[in-house]
Amino acid sequence: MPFKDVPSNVDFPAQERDLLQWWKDNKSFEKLRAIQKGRPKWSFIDGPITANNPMGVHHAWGRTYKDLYNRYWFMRGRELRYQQGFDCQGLWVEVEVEKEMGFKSKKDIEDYGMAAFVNKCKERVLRYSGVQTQQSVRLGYWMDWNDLDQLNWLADKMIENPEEVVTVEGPEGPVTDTVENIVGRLGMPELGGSYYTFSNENNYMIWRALKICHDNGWLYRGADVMPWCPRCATAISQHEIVTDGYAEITHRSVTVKFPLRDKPGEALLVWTTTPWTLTSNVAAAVGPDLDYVKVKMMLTDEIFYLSKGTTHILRSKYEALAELKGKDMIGWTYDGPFDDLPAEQQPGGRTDLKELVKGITASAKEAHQVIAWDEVGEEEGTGIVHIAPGAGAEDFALGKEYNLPIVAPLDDEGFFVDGFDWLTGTQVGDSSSPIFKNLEEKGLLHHVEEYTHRYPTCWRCKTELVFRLVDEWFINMDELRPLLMDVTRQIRWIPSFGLERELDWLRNMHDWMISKKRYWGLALPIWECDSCDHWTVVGDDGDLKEQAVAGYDEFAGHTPHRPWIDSVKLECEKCGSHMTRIADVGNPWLDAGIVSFSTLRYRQNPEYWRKWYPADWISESFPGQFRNWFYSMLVMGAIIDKSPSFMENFGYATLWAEDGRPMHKSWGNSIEFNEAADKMGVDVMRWMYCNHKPEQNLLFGYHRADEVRRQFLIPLWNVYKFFVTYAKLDNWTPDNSEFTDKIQNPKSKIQNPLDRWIVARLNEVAAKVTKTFENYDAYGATLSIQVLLEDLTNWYVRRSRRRFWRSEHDADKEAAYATLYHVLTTLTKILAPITPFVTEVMYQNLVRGVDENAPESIHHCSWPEVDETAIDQTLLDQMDLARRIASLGLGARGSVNIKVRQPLARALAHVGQGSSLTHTGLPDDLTAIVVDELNVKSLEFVSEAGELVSYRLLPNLKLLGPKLGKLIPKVKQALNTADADALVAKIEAGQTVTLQVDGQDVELTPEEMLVQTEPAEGLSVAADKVITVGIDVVITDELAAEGMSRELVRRIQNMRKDAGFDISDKITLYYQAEGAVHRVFQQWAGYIKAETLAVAVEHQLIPEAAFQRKEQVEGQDVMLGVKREE
RNA sequence: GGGCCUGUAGCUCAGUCGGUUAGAGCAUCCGUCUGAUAAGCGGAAGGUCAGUAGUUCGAGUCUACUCAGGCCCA
Repeated sequence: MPFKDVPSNVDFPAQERDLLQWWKDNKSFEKLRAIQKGRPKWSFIDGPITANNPMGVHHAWGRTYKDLYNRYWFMRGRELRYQQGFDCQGLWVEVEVEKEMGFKSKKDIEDYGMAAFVNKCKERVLRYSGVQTQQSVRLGYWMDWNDLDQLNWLADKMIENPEEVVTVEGPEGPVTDTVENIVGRLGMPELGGSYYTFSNENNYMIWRALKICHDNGWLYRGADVMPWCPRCATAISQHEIVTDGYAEITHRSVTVKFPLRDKPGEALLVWTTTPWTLTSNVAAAVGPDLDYVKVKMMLTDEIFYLSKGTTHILRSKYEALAELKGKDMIGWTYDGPFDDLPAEQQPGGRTDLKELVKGITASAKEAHQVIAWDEVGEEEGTGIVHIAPGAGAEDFALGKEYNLPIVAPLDDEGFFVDGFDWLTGTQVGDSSSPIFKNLEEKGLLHHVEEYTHRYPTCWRCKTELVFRLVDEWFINMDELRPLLMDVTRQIRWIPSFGLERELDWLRNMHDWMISKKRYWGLALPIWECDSCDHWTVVGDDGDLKEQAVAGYDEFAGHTPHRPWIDSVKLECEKCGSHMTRIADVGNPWLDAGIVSFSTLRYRQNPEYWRKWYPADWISESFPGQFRNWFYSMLVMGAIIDKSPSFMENFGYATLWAEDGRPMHKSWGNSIEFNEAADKMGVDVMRWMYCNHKPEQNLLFGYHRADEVRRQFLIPLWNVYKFFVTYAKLDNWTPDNSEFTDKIQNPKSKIQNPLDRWIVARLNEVAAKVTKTFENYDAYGATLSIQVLLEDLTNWYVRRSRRRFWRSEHDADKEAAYATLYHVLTTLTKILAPITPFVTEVMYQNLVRGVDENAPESIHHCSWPEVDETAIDQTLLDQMDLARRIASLGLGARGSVNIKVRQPLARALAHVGQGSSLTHTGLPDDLTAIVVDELNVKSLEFVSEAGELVSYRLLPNLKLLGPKLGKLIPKVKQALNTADADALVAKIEAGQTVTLQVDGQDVELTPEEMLVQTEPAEGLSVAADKVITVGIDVVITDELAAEGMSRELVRRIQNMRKDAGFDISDKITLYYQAEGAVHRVFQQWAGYIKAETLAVAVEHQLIPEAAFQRKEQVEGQDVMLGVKREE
């Protein structure tokens, strides 16, 4: 079977789309899974991708790595799981559904109905998991993907009638259940496909983990002042706020007077950016060692206290009366700005969390005093900080320390609660102006000014956060911390600084707040007693059924989500009353962290779990993930198994636009995945992702894509096309009598040095790529493959072209075909994990198309085995030398502007000492290549290069440095001034040299000196560090004639082409010219005829039937004609 | 304030164990080849290796500090 024609202009994206269809039709992926059954495992766990929006090009970066190493380890003979997953639960989905539905608050959700809302959330996840599935498939990510139509069908049904009983096809047969339950079982063995973190198993497995926490006493309910989003009406955890949650915002800040109770006419000056917190003031804090001043305002006679470094805020003339330390002020009492409000007058303060103020009898008003706080500084404000333990995180901690009452002013949607008189019912965002007005009326306002600062906002809806006292559920991290750090050290982090980053996070992390007062998410399995303060944790679905005393029937048949789960009641073991589930849902990183247990069937199939746990390798973009997914994976592994849940972690940086900025739709530098795939093609994208240091930010864009296409994809395609074009002409096919998909070295048949060289290079690179892939260094792989490709196109094929052109079949031509075929088929296999599409096209034509016994897809092949014996280091060095001489020679020609077509007499080369090439020399066959490349009659190596160049001597520092030390500079100078020719003569003779340095004799062996050469007059010379090449630039008449013959051949070849002749057509050649041109036609007739396939050369008037053209050669007019022989 | 990363040509990046003249690609300019041809090749120009100090015979490379950018944590 011959090869198929290769088009020269390929629409790569279209070709990729055709291949996707072909893979699908041929069930290529399913066949791959069958091939790998029973092999040793390589366990990869894919982190869940949030199924909430289409996938971006940054996701495609990570997915390229994942697919690459999956393919690589398959080729290396491993068994893989091929399950990826979707992150499904949490506020991010809720927010998008709210937007879609036009909801503004939690009340809108409750009016709509929680069950309907939760089903909408499920629908959205199913919908977008479909979109991302389609996109991932387009990227070439081979995974056990769900059927797209089925996902959309389930999404529709989820809204139409989730309780409808349906039957779907699973890998082990049909499965019948309600739509809701089918959705809840997605990713389970009986259904296959991607895992979904909303699955029943994922949720119940978290229950199990939380039960373990509870059994160990790590789970607790805590009160704290947390960042809170009044729109979402929920606390925002530390994980969520640190990166995504800050914005530059301008607020009106206020400086307020706190009149001192024992010092009439004197007041503290206090500054805040959050005026609403003044309503809940309890204390004022000063830095005990900070310097303060007592000042008298000249205009008003008012007396203020503030820190010495902040007096610039006073704005009018003042007189300093005294200086004092902060500690001198401690214990002073003052009148708060809102002591008239009932909340400030209640004993213990105003909070629903009564247990927090147990034993505190003072009201806020009674408690007002100056306290010490080391953190008080002078960078902003007045050096006196107002403390509201109900409205600030640090304030709360200080309040605890000083046993202060707590005034918590806001409800969950940010409205002032009862007890705030005229403010009650006001939204916090609308409270500044009335507060300023009130302060003004009371004479307490000093001044208001605009202040811009980084202020936390909600990472989903951008609403400004407030700090609110809440009770939430936490996992205590103190006991787990040492175990987590130990586990972290057992993991190989790539890049290695990942270890330090993770440890840094572990050292600094707070207790993990896992609760959220929302609707869509993990139902926290915590039930609390309706009458007493007892609470308990349910360990999974079995426990639930066993312990339920009421409401289970309402729940049965539903997934463990709100609202259905909320109807289940337990019995309190303390007092016998009913227990009700807390309303909170879980932190979504619990969902993501549990997957090394839930997806590996920890509960149902411990054998299976033990086989695949821990993951050999995981990978995500590292900004963020050290505190998110990596962290939650570590925590779950530590809680459940006290072990690392993954052994190697490969992290990569952030994707930015080509202009070096983050991608933003509004900046116009954003590129969507689908658009990129359509325009640049995913092989190009994948190469671009891999050809990059992963720990550095990747600049992604069309210019880079064009570069990749030009530098990599098109050259690869051109070599492939070149091979197929000639193989077809010659009817050449590979000998596949004993097909194996392993590397086949045709070296026994090979004599030609070019063939031996490219095979050596191929094996060298294959060895390197094997190693770099093992180390997850795709970048290193692309670097060496790129060089191999350049070697192949710019040297091997270029130098071998005439071997393929020859009309006769001989052993050398056969060797050329066998070699190039071997290189191409092996190279495609090495490349297949990176660029799975173009390599499949090449494989189908080159291998599968001519051999039915070959694996059906390149992605079913084994990884090429390297033949170390083929890596002939001497030959590699020699070819390196030959290429450098050729390159320098071309440079030398170029510097005197003599075109390569003009033959010259000779090239002279000298190789300096001290290089690995010094003793290499060139065998005749390589010399012949250089001679041809340079178009010279001979290449001579000169050892006595004195006439070609002058010498310069340098000390060999590597040897002499340790021996001579500080003497080196003087030795250098001595060598410089010595008679170089004489010293070189001694060195060449292998004799030691004695130098007078600093009044003493220094003996130097030949090895201890380096001889360098500098170009001399008379020749065109080019040199690099070790090689000097001189070209004899004299053009004799004879050489000029030969040059002209080549010029004529070139013109005639162009005419053949323009006339539309076939490469193999024979012609009659006509010319009209006299003088030099005529003489050349006569003298070089044989050469010209051979090159142009002319059967005759006629010096005559050109017949009309011939294709003819007037040319200018060396200033002379020439009429040329070519006529095809029939 | 602490931790981690980065800083090399106009741009994007290499640079091995510290070694003599710091390399690629893109862009620019000059030249050139051509039956892989909407491609290819050669050359030139372009550098205070962020800065300062140190270690060393010798520093882009090692150390300390400073500056700038990024990420993370207070």
